[in-house]
Amino acid sequence: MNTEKATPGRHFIRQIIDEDNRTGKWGGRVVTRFPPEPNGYLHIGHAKSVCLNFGMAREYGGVCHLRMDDTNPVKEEMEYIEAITEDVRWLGFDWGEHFYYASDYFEQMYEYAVELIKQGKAYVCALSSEEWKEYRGVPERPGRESPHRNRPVDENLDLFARMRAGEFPNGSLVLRAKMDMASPNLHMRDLVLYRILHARHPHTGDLWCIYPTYDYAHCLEDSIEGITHSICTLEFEVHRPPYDWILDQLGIHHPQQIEFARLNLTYTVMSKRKLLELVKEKHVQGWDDPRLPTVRGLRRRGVTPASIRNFCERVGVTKYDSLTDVALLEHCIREDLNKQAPRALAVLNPVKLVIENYPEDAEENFEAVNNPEDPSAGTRKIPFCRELYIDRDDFMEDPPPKYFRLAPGREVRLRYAGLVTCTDVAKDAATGEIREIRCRWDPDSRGGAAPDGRKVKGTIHWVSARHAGDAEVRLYDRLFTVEEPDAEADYRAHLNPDSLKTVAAKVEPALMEAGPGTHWQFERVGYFYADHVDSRAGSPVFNRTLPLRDSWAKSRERSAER
RNA sequence: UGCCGGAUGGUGUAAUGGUAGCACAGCAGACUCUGGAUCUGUGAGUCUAGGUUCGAAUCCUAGUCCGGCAACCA
Repeated sequence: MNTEKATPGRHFIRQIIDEDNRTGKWGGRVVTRFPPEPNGYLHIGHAKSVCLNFGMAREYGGVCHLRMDDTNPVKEEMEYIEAITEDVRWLGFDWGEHFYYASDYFEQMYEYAVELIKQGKAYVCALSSEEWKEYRGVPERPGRESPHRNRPVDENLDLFARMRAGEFPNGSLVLRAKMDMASPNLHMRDLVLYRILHARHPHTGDLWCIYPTYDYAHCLEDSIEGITHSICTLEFEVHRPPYDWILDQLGIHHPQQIEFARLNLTYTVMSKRKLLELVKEKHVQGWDDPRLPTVRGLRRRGVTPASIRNFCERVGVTKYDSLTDVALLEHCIREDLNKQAPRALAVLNPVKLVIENYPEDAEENFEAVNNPEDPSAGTRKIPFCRELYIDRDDFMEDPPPKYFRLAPGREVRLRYAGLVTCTDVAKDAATGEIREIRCRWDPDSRGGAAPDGRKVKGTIHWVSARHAGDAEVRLYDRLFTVEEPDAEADYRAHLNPDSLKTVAAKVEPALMEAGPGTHWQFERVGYFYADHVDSRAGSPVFNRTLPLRDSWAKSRERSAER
């Protein structure tokens, strides 16, 4: 367990900050921001960015702002603003009083635009978007100047004011920066600063009918907030020149934009479009479906914030567009849950086991350890009687070599209870299905110890038929059957048909009281989460977070391949 | 075909001119009242070709391959 707090890698962003601090570039200040557009739910890729931005601020004694980048009212909604805020907080980060809306700066941005016009650096253009496509041209050759490029300043000022006043319909005019029509970077070819959008904004309401574009707005948001390190993903690299250009023209505080590679994970998709399709087309049950890589999905799956943070630290930060094996995430989840989750006994696929030499009317309690990784978690009593349930997988009539569990004539340990030997098995005459397994137990092994020190390889879990509760258990598996669904012609053709199986389980009494939102390890089975949406007192619903590592199953798979 | 970025074991990352290291995954073993956890061991890598240098993953040159960019999205 030496993974925790291993020396954090000096990734390139840390190196930049170190260098800035050394030269005194920002006077030792570190101000970052996480600027989501409130048009969708956060996923684990966003979580990487959240961890990076808040993480750097925390590490260097700075601050990180949470800012809604709400410059496009037709796509953004209040619902998302609340969800994002909640998710960032759930991930374990605190922005203090630094919660902002880009839209709060609209007036200031407008004034800066007027200034650019006065400087002769911006003009009102009447070209339609189709016409502009023509003028802008292709990367290989310079574009042509807009016929409105040299409109007099006064006229620009007048038109821009009237755009704001609502005199023109959507799309009729835009405000453009006068940059460089010959630039090989298309984003430097007189990009649009403002467009007309007669739309109600979730935060500013009907105050505006012109809205700034990303390129214009983002650098100003960063500048106004005094951001020092503006961290974003690789695809914004080509937007850095306009970012720098605008701030240079205005001569205002100029943060440094730094790009890093976004997170990609195997066996899932991460794009907003695909996530939306999965939800809309009902391939999953909602944005918080435990099979989704959304923050809410992971939460409902039973993934802890700590394991997500640890994972984000361990994937590192580079400019290389990589595909991270989901096994690393799973490792981080198990590592955390192994330490935290109390153990319990639950039988997912029950079959009855009768102990012939245990009296019908008797019962007793055995003491079980709550968490072998954490002695302070204490112990609990689990009831035992003549009739139990065990898992069907733990019995085989004709077992293969190295099968340590129950079989005719074989002895196994019932976890915490004692040793039993299988004497007989009753089957359904018609189907051949096993109805009941009969055993005799060794009273000297009461509690589980082998009385004479004899070796009993197998230990299986069980619940008392008389005392067991019924619980719905949802067995989740990866959503896709291929490592890289994004690389497929139609990612939907590779959905895993078995990504969810629901079973009726028999569980020990302690689990019937499991509070919604609690994490458990069902011994020998996996980690489970008492669903905070569907679980009710007395009728718990458990979502499987992950199965336990299973070297037996693995060796079976291997021999099956041969 | 223009510009920008990138390339280290299967995967992710470190080494910033001086022994290519770590983690995940894999394999083998030890231990175990969870076939869990833990512990030990182990295979596997610098895109290619030149050059500079006592010495190159690192610097230079040329090439190869991969990603991004042509919304009035962010």
